[in-house]
Amino acid sequence: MPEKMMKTIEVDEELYRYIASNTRHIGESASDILRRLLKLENQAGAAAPPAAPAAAGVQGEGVRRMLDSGALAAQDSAIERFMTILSVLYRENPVAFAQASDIKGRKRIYFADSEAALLAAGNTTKPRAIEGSPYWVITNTNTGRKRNIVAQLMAAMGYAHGLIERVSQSI
Amino acid sequence: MPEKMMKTIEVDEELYRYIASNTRHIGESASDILRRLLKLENQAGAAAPPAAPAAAGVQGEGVRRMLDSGALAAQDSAIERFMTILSVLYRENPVAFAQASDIKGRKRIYFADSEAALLAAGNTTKPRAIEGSPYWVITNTNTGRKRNIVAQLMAAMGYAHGLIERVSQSI
DNA sequence: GACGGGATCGCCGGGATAATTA
DNA sequence: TCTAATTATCCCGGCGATCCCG
Repeated sequence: MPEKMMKTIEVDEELYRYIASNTRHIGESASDILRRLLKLENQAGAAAPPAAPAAAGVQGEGVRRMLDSGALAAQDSAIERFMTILSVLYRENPVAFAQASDIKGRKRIYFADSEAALLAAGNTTKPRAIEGSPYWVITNTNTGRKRNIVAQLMAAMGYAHGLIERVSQSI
Repeated sequence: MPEKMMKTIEVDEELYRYIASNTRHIGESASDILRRLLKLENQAGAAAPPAAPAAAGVQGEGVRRMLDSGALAAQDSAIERFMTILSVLYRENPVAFAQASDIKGRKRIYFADSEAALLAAGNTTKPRAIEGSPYWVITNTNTGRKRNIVAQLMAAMGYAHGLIERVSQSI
């Protein structure tokens, strides 16, 4: 099999050992291991040019179910819909969520693992805990910004544009 | 400072770009980024990863890496790209940078080792500190001038024309 | 810190363009 | 005066959080 184009990076010894210790099977490359640990879609072989539809299909299952179930429409405030969406997003992919949640505004940070952290980064941010997760979000925003935050988050988590659009518009 | 013991691993191009795109601050090493993404405790001394002092002849290595890593494309404003470039240029060759940094306009001076000096030489120059260096730059300029400043600086530092062109166009 | 939701409006950063100077 | 280079005002879009309303 022709080699994929590889790049060289340097990692410290401890990290190197950590990666090595996560080998699943003999011959697994550092790249493969990292992809698994980072939850990046294992873009199979060098072959398939079109983006992974399978991955996109899986990632989004829970979100689509939420949309279709009418659960969102049942909520009667933007905040509730916002919180529900975040909760579903977290549960669908905690690792991606964790990595994506460092989005922030000019002064405020939008997500944190404690109420205090959000309170400290702005005035009257009205933090709320995201159900079923260790995270908190800022809540003192207009609806436009709530849509925006969800859109940013989903984009960083790797969701398809169409789905992002549907979800943020449903707030 | 003695270098930490480093190991080299190979990652595929996409993963490489993914890692680069998760840079939090300029100069963050691949190791640091991976540790953060993998949620490994950051061991002490992660703060300042000094770039390898470019020996004569290799001038441009760090700059090329910046270009190829996609780190610039990840920034979303001309100012950020401008600041990143300056930071990399400084680290690649502090001495040459120091000598080259006396370029100036008709009234304003473009670089200085203090905010006050820049403020004193013009109105509303909006100085910013260049990360990882003792220098400050003027920031209240249009994009054309930012390109210009970088081009002048790089020329004075002795970079090849082709590279200067690539870098300034990438702002 | 205790009413909650969130629209409205004030502020700020980015940087194009108008103004100025050589 | 006309042009080219440089300055820095000022507009625009985005963000914050006060404050009004149900």
